[in-house]
Amino acid sequence: MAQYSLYNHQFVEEKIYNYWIKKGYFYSVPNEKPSYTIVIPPPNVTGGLHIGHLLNNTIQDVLVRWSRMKGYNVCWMPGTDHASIATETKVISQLYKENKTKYKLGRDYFLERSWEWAYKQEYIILNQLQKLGCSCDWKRTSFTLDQERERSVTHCFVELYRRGLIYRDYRMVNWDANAKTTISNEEVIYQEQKGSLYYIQYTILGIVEGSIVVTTTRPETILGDTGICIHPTDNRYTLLIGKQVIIPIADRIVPIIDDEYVDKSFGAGALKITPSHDENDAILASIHSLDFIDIFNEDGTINKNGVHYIRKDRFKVRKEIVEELHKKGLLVKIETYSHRVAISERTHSIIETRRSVQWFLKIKDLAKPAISAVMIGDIRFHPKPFKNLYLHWMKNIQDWNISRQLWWGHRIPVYFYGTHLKEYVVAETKKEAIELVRNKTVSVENLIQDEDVLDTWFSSWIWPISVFNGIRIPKNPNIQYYYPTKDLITGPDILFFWVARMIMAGYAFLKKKPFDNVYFTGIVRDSKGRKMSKSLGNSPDPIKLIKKYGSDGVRMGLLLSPQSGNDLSFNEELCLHGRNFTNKLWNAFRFIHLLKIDNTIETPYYSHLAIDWFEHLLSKKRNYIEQNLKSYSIFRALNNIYNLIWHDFCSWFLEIIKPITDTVISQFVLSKTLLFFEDILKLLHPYSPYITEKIWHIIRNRSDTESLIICHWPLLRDICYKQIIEDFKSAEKLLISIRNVRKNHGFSLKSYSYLFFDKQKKRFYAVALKLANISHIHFLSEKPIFSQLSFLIESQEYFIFFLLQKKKKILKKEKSNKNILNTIMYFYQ
RNA sequence: GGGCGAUUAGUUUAGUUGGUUUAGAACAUCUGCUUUACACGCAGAAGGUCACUGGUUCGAGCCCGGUAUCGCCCA
Repeated sequence: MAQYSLYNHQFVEEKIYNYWIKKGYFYSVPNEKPSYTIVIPPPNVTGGLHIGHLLNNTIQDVLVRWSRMKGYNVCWMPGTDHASIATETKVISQLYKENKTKYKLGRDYFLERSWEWAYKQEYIILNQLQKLGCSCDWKRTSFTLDQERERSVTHCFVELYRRGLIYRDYRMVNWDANAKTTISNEEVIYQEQKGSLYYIQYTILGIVEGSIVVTTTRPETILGDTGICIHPTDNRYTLLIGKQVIIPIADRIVPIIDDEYVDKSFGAGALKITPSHDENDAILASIHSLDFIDIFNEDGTINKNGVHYIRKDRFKVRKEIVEELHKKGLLVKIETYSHRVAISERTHSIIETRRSVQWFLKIKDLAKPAISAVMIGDIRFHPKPFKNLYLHWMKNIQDWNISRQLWWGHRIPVYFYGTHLKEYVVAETKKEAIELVRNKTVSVENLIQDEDVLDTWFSSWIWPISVFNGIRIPKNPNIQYYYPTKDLITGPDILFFWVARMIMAGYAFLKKKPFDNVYFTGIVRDSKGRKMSKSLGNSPDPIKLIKKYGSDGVRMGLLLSPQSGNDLSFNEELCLHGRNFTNKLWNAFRFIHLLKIDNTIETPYYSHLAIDWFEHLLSKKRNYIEQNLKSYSIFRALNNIYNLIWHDFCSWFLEIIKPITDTVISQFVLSKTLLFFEDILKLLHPYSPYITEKIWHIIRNRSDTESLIICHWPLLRDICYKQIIEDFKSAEKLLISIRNVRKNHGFSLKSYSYLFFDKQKKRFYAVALKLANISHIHFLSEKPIFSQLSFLIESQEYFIFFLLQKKKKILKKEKSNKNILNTIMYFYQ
């Protein structure tokens, strides 16, 4: 027997999962039932899943399984994301180890390598999701770069272009010199770094020995300076307005202008203007009509405008220019200065602000319906505070730079027939492009597709639509049945990248919201409070965890922490608790399974009471749990289930009905117990699917149509009388007090036969007596006159006698054993 | 610099519009138990000036003002 007392998930989980798959419980086709749809936030194919994904997907599976049991036609759409820049970075570094570069290999072979990578990672990710127990409709698996999605993205671009929302323009962009691409504002992270503040002297033309000192953190950018700016009310400099200065090294003559933008108190109070490499400088330059001079190549080296620094790296140039300025006596002083440096989230290289030609999406009009949908509560955020954050961002939204200078991704469907900025056509295929060009009397041979690809988010923003092929065929039966989806479960860190944009896409293409609710999970942190990340290496391997604790254990562990919407601080011990819980349930099952019916046995009174009590408690807790799940209190619902099972069912109910000497029990008690247990399995199933399904099939023979996964969620019942539950609590209190007296005075539970007094009889006393092993109870009208062990519950005094196996210390306290026996005999009469 | 959110036992936290709450859990801790489902367990215990500070109120963890610390987002 002992070897069965430990539940072994390894014998169960894989078989159960295969059973579910074989029976097709996960698959969905449109029918007359109401739909419940979730699209997965597609994990990046950059690598395997981390704990954050486990949390996110467990929550999705809980909602999905719950909804399936509630009778919805459930469809959970799985898939993965090609993650343009992140994957390209991975493949490049893989090639680097082989001493290759993408430029050497060429576009086609590079893409082949990328696909190889993506397929491999996709396989790993989907396998991990399956191990976790996710009940996705695997027949509908998509990839953001597969053929269908590719066509949708292209169609989407062309459509928006035709609506006049896509344009090409010069813009200040964040340039990642390592990846040689622009990245969005959202992909830039800022780090506080110690740097230097340089004071550089510029010679003024027309004034003998006249000069002005300018402050900068980036002396190398003087090569691109096209002006000097001072504050109009700065008395030190007002006479210089309109004069000209010579830029050191570059030897260019530029004007001194004035603008209130300048902070008089910062540094020397004079600002050099490098319009091509600073957002604010660019604004000043356009107001004051200054030139734009770009000084960088794509890879962060200095370009042809850099005099004798051409082709040198930007950081090396900084050092050398400082030296040169020093030699020329133009470097006045250097101060240490700490400032925030922009860094690429993907490659960690320092971002260069650059002016370049990019594709943009006009977003203000697209944002309007997306703002009002959230404002009026048509789309709800959980927890609520994210609503304000969203609205604030959406109201200040900027046009979206959607082009990326990468190869891995959706190639921009733009075909150039000339070198001029406007000489292009936009078409879904080259064939269509050729048609369009024919009308322009230019040569078809010179038609060249844009080398760049689209931002990854430009494919994922239509994900809830494109997975149902609703971009190209908006009236197809799938999109009409499954869209809008019900819930989106995601992390708050991609609220702007993804959630906001999906909402805009929903209204832009289908004039409908993409989902009703957005549930933001907490960010998973380690015990030191650091975000789980691959670069820190602090995220455990999901497969190892599942192997060790079981999928049920890991799922429980992730959701057992009593948090709700805040960050989750994870440590492996949580999974241990999860595993212990599954073991507890397993043993409750073993115990029930052990019981045998004996029709000659009468149901004891205490068992009647226990059944009565548990019936009401179950009904009450079931309603709580339903409420919790409805309000997305996923963690709290589990907490209620956990306590219902461990505390109420195992520690109280089973202990009460447990036969005293044997394993035989009345039919009534066993059948009631089984019914309760089945309800418990149902309530737990969304959280802990494997073990519940396993037990479900052992306790009764079930057909394929009776599996737990598709069985009906316990119905709301209206039989919750508070008084019964309250009364039971007082019996609990009584029992705890008796147990304390026993413990404090050294009477083990085995020492049977005791007496116990009370003023009046109360419901559930029989329960307390059974569990405390009290053999007799007497009711007094007055306090006994003798000295005895006693305790107090809510001003009610209780007296207790222990007859046999008294320990020595008690004997010393009492006058004599005989005395007590006499006293007890008195009450027996 | 602007905005948002926090701060409750050792830890993670609940506390639903101010009143059945002596602030509730879970884990960790301590004590006692091998009691026939479970030591991955059972039974008990201890642990909180609800960050600090003023105010509103008959009554404040909850409402208001200030202080401190932390986190996130945006410049």
